[in-house]
Amino acid sequence: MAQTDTVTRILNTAEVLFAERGFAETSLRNITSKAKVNLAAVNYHFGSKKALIQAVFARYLDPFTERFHATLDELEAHYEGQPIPLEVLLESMARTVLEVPAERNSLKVFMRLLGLAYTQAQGHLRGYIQQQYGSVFTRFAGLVREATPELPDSERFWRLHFMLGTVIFTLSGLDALRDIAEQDYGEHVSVRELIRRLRPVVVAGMNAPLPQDPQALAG
Amino acid sequence: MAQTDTVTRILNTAEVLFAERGFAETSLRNITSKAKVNLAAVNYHFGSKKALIQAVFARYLDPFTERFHATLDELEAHYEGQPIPLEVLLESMARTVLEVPAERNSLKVFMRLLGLAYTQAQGHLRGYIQQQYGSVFTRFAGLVREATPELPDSERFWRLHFMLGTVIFTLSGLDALRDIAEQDYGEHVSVRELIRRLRPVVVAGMNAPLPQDPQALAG
DNA sequence: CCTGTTGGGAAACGGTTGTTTTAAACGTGA
DNA sequence: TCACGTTTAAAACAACCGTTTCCCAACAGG
Repeated sequence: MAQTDTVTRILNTAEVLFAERGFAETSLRNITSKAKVNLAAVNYHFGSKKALIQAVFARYLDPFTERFHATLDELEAHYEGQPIPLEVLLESMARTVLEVPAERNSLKVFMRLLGLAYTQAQGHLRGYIQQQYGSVFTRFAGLVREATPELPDSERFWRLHFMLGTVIFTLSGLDALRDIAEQDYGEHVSVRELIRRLRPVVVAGMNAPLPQDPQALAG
Repeated sequence: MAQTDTVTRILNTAEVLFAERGFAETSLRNITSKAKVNLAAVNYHFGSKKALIQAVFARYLDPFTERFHATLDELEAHYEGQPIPLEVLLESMARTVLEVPAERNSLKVFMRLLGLAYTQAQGHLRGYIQQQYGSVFTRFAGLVREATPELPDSERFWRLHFMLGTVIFTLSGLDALRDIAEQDYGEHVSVRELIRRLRPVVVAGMNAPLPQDPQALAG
C-alpha cells in the first residue's frame, strides 16, 4: 500500500500541475510538496523529471490505445471488410477519448496534456509519443482512408490533422475560451456540450470540397 | 544606430528562440549570447523578461491590427452596409495574416507565438493580448455575424474558435507535421500550399449543419 | 575642459532548478 | 530476527535563472 500510494500520489499531482502550468514551469518541489511526498521520491521511483512526464502520459495513453484497438477490432468484425463509415469512425474515437479519462480525472487534463505535448518544445515528448503510440493512429488513418476513397492521400492526411487541431486546441484551451464565452453570452458549456458542437463541424471539414487551383499557389 | 541595432537584434533573436522552445525554456542568456549583446541589455531596454515577451508580440500584432482594421474599412465601404460574404471575410483575414509577417520573418514564427500565447500558462500574456488587441477580433466577429445570420450567436462563437484552433494548431506545429508528411508522402508543403488546403475546410466547418439533439447531451 | 547622459561589458546578487547523497525509520516476507 | 525495499528527512551539489550593480567608453551641450 505504501509504494503505490506514493507513486500514484506523485502522478495525480503532477498531471494536474503540468496541465495547469506546463512542464518547465512546474518544479519537482511544487509536485512533491503538494503531493506531500519527499522530494527524492520522484527521482527514486521515476529516475528523472523527464521520465515522470512520460509516465504521466503513459497512464493516459496506454489504456486509451488498448481500448481504441479493441473498438476498432469490433468495428472491423462488424463491417466484415466493408469500409466503415466516416461518421462511425469519428464517433468511436470520440467515445473512446471520453471514456478513458473519465475513469480517473477530467478530460480537460488529458486534452491539455496532449496540447502541451504538441506545443511545448520538450523534444523528447513528441518522439516518445509518436514512437510509442503512432501505430494506433496509423491504423485509424488506414480505416479513414477506406471510408473516404475519393480523397487524395495527402489531402486526407492534412485534414485529419486539421481536425485533430480543432479538437485539441479547443479542449486544451478550454478554460480560457470558457471564460470568454461566459462573459459574452453568460452560458456555461460542458465538455460534452462542446463535443456535440464539434461533431458536425469536424464531419463537414472532412467532407469539404477539394481545394481549387492546385498549381497556381503551389510552391 | 547603436541603440536600435541592439534593440532589434534582441527582438529578432528572441522571437525565433521563443517560437522554437517556448518562453520559460528560453533564458535571457540564450537570447543575449546568440544576439551578441550584453546580458544586461534586455533589462536595460525592456525592463524585464515579461516586457520583452510582450514587445515581441507587439511587433507582430500592432501592424497586423492596423492593417486589418484598414482592410475591414475598405470592405465595409465597398459593401455599403450590406453583409460581407463569409468567404470574403475569411479571405481578407488570411491575406492580412500572410502579408504582415512576410515583411520581416516567416509566418511560422508568428503562428507559433500565437499558439504559445494560447497554450503556455504565462497568464499575463493572454490578458495582455486580449486587452490590447481584442477590439479587432470583436469587430471581425460582428461582421461574421452579419454574414451568417442563420447561426445562433453561441454557435458562431464556438465555430470561430474551432477554426482559429485549426489554423493556429496546424501552422504552429507545422514543423512536426511537415516532418511526418514528408516521410509518409515525400511531399514538401509550403505555408501557402497549406492555406490553400485549409480554406475549403474552414468554410465547410463554418457552414456545417447545426448540431442535433440540443438538450439530450447538454449539461 | 568639464559634466551629464546614454549604452555596453563584466561581475556579482539572491534565488531556484534537477539531482544526489546521507541517514534514519518503517513495514513485510523469508 | 534478519534482510530488503520503501519512505522520509535534511542537506548539499553544481548549474542556471532573472535581475542589479559598478565601471568604463562615447558623446552631448555648456
